Amino acid sequence: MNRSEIKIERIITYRRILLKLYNDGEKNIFSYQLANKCQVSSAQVRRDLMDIGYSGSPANGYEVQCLIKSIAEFIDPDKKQGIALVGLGNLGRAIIDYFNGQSLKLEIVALFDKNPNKINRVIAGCHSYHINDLKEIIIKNNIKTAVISVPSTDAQQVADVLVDGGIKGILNYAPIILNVPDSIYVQNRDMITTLEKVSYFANYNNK
Amino acid sequence: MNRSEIKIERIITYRRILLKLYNDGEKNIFSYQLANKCQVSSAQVRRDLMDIGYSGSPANGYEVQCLIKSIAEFIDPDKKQGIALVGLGNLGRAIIDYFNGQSLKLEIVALFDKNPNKINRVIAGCHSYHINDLKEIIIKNNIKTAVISVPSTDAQQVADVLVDGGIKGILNYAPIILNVPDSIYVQNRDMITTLEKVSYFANYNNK
DNA sequence: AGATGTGAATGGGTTCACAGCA
DNA sequence: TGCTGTGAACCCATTCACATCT
Repeated sequence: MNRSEIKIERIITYRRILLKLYNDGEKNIFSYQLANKCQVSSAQVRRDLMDIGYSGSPANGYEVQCLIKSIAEFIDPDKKQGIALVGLGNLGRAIIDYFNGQSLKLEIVALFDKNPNKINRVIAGCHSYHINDLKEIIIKNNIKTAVISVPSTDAQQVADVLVDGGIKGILNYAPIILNVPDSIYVQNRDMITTLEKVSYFANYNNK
Repeated sequence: MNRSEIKIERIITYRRILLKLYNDGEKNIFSYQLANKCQVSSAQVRRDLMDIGYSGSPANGYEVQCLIKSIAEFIDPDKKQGIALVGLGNLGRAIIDYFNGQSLKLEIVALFDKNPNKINRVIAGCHSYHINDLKEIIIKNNIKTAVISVPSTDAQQVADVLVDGGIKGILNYAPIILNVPDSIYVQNRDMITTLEKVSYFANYNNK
């Protein structure tokens, strides 16, 4: 079974849309309807849902609730997963506010900064620690996923400690390519690259 | 010539790394060295550079300065481009701080919010307006690229005004799929989807 | 009639492998 | 010798197209 990044991302998107539909009281949906909402082809939706092992019916399409459950079985970890966030600037705070409470199985549970004014506080229900305690705390809490929202000058150093502490996945907002072992999954999301790309296509597609 | 999203993103990354090398006084670089720093294959680097029309030499590899210039010719707009940012929460402020001053041809030049306390101010050298003035100002300043960092409840409405005002590219941080015409380039970067994906691969790659 | 599920065809991005060059 | 440049091969994601089902 294919678990490419791009497919996983689509499936996560399907779920978010399905949850919205479920809350609106929708019971069933056809592949082309879900496809429209996600801006992919209906064949793509059918193929993806086939891969996760859920079957609809030609008459009624897919049952929203069952499909959500199948996606959860395919995607979600068995138990709740804690996430560490390093860097409590505007970006770090934004991420906590956006994220916590939005995902059933995932939660940011520990915050880190090097600024003494930002440690030993509670932000959005979450405790902040000095970055010197990073390794100890992620080990103690068995944290496998981390967000880096520190300036790029500090990012590699933070990554080294995270890897040392057993982290397996990193969401990196600093505009550098982190040097980590191949076994660590890294998703780079720096805003400079992204905005340059958007600007490029904004101009290029229209000349 | 191929200008796929993924290639453009790589080329933008090459440039950022080359600029760093240039500042460090490096004159030349081989494809495999650049490849290592970007975590792609050397064949990929050579293919990408071939496509932008820059040639190196087998003896000395690529000249850093010339290559930066060639990339600029391939990627950059002819003149400076202004960018609008809508939504002045923590995320919006983080984006301004991260971005402005980092890109030669791009600059966030106008900020928008609906909260009266946040308008008519100057943040990082940039004026903030009420969102009611959004359309007028992007038209007057010929702005083609925008960032949406408002709550998801407001995002579609903002997108509609942006499209109405002639925007061609949108960087969307709200966790919804925007409904806009096909001719508009949209890059979705919501943190919930991203973090769910990172967590998935953190767990899945290691069991 | 109008969906789903899926083998097969398609398309396009990446890598291979090697000629050419300093 | 060891690199670049590149046609060709490869690989994998997407789409096609249609048998199947209700």
